[in-house]
Amino acid sequence: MGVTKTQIFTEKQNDLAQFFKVLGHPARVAILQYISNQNACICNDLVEEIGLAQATVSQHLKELKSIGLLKGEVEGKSMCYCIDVERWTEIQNQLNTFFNNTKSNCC
Amino acid sequence: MGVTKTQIFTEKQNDLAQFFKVLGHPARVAILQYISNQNACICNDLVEEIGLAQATVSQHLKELKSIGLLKGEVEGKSMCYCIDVERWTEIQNQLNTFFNNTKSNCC
DNA sequence: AATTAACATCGTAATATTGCAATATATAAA
DNA sequence: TTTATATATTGCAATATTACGATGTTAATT
Repeated sequence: MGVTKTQIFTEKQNDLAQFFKVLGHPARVAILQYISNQNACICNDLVEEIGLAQATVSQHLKELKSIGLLKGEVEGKSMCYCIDVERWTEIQNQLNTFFNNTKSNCC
Repeated sequence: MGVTKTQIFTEKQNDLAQFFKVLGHPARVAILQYISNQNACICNDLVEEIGLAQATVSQHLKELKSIGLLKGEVEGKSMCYCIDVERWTEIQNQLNTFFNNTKSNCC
């Protein structure tokens, strides 16, 4: 086992869970906050800043890219990673829709 | 390895990531939606409804309880699980604060 | 008291994730 | 063209997660 049975859930449920999952690691939270605080393209002070090996940071960046939260641009021999604000807002809205639609009281 | 290095992140970052992580599984999304739709205490049609084994559903419920999203009450020989709306809203607000504070454009 | 029903917990197998060293790749600088 | 720097990818070890059968536990029912 160890395999999530995605086939028994709806596409929306799987998508939602995927967004939550990608955000569900403190390194990825920290990376997003750091990039945001810089208010400018961050290349790789990130590795020093986060405190994980370069390979590990690169892997986390890849996951953030996988749901479109980050876009990267080549900047000389460095990479410039930025938050895709449009996508960011879109995902925030989807999560809020879920939160607002899933709020019943009974006890 | 396989161990998240929580000690190198702030408590807030770890907490945020933990919330996201718990919501990051389609079964848990589905459980929350089902409980919400019933508009009443759900005991266990849940197992039939979700399509996972009873033990597995119970495990997912435990994780949702771990961050306070669900409260359970004994109801005869059944359990009544409900969404804790206050906690639900509190977590929604925390996630929104994160989203709103982490939204910079640069490229 | 015995039986049944509804959960929870334990143990375990399969797979996923995290993290890193080593290595590959690409671009700027010398 | 060589060298240096920045980043991505690969391979692997350790741990976590998912899922489920088997087994406990508790409370209603007989």
